Amino acid sequence: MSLSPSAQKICDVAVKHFARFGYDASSLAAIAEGAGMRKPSLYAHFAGKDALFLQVLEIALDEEKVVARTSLAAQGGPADVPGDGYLSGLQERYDGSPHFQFLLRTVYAPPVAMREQIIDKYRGYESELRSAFMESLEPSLAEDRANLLTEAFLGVVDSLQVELIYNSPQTFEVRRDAMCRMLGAFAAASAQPGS
Amino acid sequence: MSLSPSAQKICDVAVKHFARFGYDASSLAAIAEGAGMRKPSLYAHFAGKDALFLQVLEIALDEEKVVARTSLAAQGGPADVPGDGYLSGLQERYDGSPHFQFLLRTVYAPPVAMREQIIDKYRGYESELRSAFMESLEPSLAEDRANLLTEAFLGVVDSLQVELIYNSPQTFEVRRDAMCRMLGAFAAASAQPGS
Amino acid sequence: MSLSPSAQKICDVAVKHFARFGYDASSLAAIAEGAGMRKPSLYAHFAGKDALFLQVLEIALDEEKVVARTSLAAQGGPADVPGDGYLSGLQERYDGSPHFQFLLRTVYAPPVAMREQIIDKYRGYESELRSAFMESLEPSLAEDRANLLTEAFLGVVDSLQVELIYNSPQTFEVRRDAMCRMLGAFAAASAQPGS
Amino acid sequence: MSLSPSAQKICDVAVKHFARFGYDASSLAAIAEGAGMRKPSLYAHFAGKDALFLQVLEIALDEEKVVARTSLAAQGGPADVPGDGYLSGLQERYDGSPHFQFLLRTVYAPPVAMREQIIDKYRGYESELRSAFMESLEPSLAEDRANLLTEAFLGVVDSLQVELIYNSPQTFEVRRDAMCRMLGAFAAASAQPGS
DNA sequence: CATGAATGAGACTTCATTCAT
DNA sequence: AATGAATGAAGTCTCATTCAT
Repeated sequence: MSLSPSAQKICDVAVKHFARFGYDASSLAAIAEGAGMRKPSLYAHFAGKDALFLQVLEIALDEEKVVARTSLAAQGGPADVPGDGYLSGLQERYDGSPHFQFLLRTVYAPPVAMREQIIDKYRGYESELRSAFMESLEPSLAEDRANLLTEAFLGVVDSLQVELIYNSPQTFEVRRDAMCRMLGAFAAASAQPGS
Repeated sequence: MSLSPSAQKICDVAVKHFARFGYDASSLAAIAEGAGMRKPSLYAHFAGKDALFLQVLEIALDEEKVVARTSLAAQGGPADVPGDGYLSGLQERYDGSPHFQFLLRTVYAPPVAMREQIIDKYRGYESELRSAFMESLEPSLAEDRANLLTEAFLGVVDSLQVELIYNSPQTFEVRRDAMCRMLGAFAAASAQPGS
Repeated sequence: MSLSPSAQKICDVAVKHFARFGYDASSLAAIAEGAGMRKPSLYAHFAGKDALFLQVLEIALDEEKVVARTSLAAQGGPADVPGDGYLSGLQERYDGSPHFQFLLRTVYAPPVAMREQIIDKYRGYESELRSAFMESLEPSLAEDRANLLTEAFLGVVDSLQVELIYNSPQTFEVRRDAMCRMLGAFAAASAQPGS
Repeated sequence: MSLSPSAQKICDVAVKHFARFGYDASSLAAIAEGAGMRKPSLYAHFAGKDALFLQVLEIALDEEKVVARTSLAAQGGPADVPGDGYLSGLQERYDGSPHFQFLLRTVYAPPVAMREQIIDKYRGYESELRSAFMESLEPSLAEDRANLLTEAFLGVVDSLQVELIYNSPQTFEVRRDAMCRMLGAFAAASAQPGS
């Protein structure tokens, strides 16, 4: 379950390469060099490039699940915008976490041979995100309302994650503001019984 | 400006390869074969892999701009959800257009050497989408309201485009429904003077 | 015998390429471009790369023969150093004549497939140089003395030509001075009957 | 500093190819085959074609420096012709040493991208040759005389080296004889105080 | 656990050349 | 006389992978 120090080091380097260049344009030679060893030494720790990639994916997903749960549970009082804690931290998280960058690139452009595998794993993460969000909602909310709101929230998340990739922090902030207002309004309306 | 038949054929094949495998995993040999010629013949039409890629990008962006303008202008009567014509056609469009698939993959995971170039070009497209949407809004809408609504609309677009990539049509429909409802509600609220 | 204007232009460009890059590293595409046409157009004027090369060689040799004859015949009065007119003009000639540069490179490093052919042709030039020099000598000089002096002169020529290739004009001048002094002394000694 | 057996083998094969065909017409495939391995294996030993070439150049220069020093120091008694030991061995050396052949071809027709680098290195060799020659001269010789004689000697060397490339051993012998006589006479005259 | 050496496969690209137009 | 298109051959180089040490 737990990785040796060398394997850890390799993963740390690999995640950055995969995040920046993608699977195909990342070379094991470069990763090995970054990890302070030669190419063949990688094979003492991983069965091959695919295995390394999947290992990194596992790590990134685990980390992201924790982050999602934590940020969504952190809401103390009643927030105007549900999930705001998560949404507001996205930019900072993206900038600081190669794992998150890796995850986004990997989901949006998976290496074709592992596509199904990757998307399946990502669905697990999304499902985690979904439950964490639902648990943060008022229990009084009707189920169909809650489902709809959750779906909208996940859409907002996707929208902002994409924004992270190809826009500047300033542009992101504008977009985030708009999306959060819309989501907040939607949540408020959902809370009212008659609508 | 206009391409020779051979160059056209090459682009047609290339866009599918780039859309499916990405830049790095697409091989000129495979593209040449698909176009019914040998590898070196490509160089009679394009300076290299990069030039071919950028040409394909240009074509895809041009096509997409037309689609965006057309779908957004098509609204006859007053729609409950602004931009609904565009949003509702997304799945069908994605399934039928390699150019659209190519565009999304390219923006979300650009080859690192052309990243800036690609994103710049994409911004031109987004800006086109933005104006087309704004022109479809009621002229009576206050400017700041219109801006906010537009920003939200673009977010919804991003959100749904991402969904196209890694989810099934069924799941997409659920998400689209949720996002459209939320957007519709936001638009309705924006139309009311006091809020 | 005489070349069409286009063929002339091609040769003019080709000689510079061959002189600078050598046969193998010169590309017909580059030569064609320099001549203001496309690659296949060259074949309307020359059977192929080899034929073009040999044509250029012919031109260069013809030109060089004239130069040799002229410089060696130009001696008005009795010079201290035989052939001095030729030797003193070498640097200037080298700098100004792509044909001369081409000739030296071609003789010292001929493309292996045409080696014999090239060297044979060059021998013709050397023989021309030889007779021109001998004719410039005092007729009173004994034949064996004249032969020896001529051989030495040709050696000096080779020595200075090499110097042109890999040394600066300053260094060349030093070398030329030394060689000319030596040759002059040798000539003076040869003129004395008893030695 | 010292090369592995495989790297040695590669250099041994490469020097012959480079000497015979020149840099551009030598193919790594042929060199690899000659060394008993496949093309990509070369890259385990050299960074690329250029690096291999420069390594071979280094080896050739080292070897040649030793030869020069040795032949020039070998003179026991007072020779009529200074440096005669070196000059007389040239033909034999040329025939037997691919490194020497390589060196001459490389200096006379360097690949244009490495021209400066190559010529610089060659100057180091020439300078070695120069000092070795000067040390072999009578210490009583005046400095300016010694310098002049040395310059003439280097010229003679150049002249004979060129002869090696494009002439037969018979022709070489004639040329060598003439040059040595001239040099010998020049040396004798230099030794006399009044001149 | 690490690596030097080797390799089959395949990448992009350039080349000289041909041919129909 | 010129050229756009096409191509077989070959170029250098990178890749992920294996194996003996």
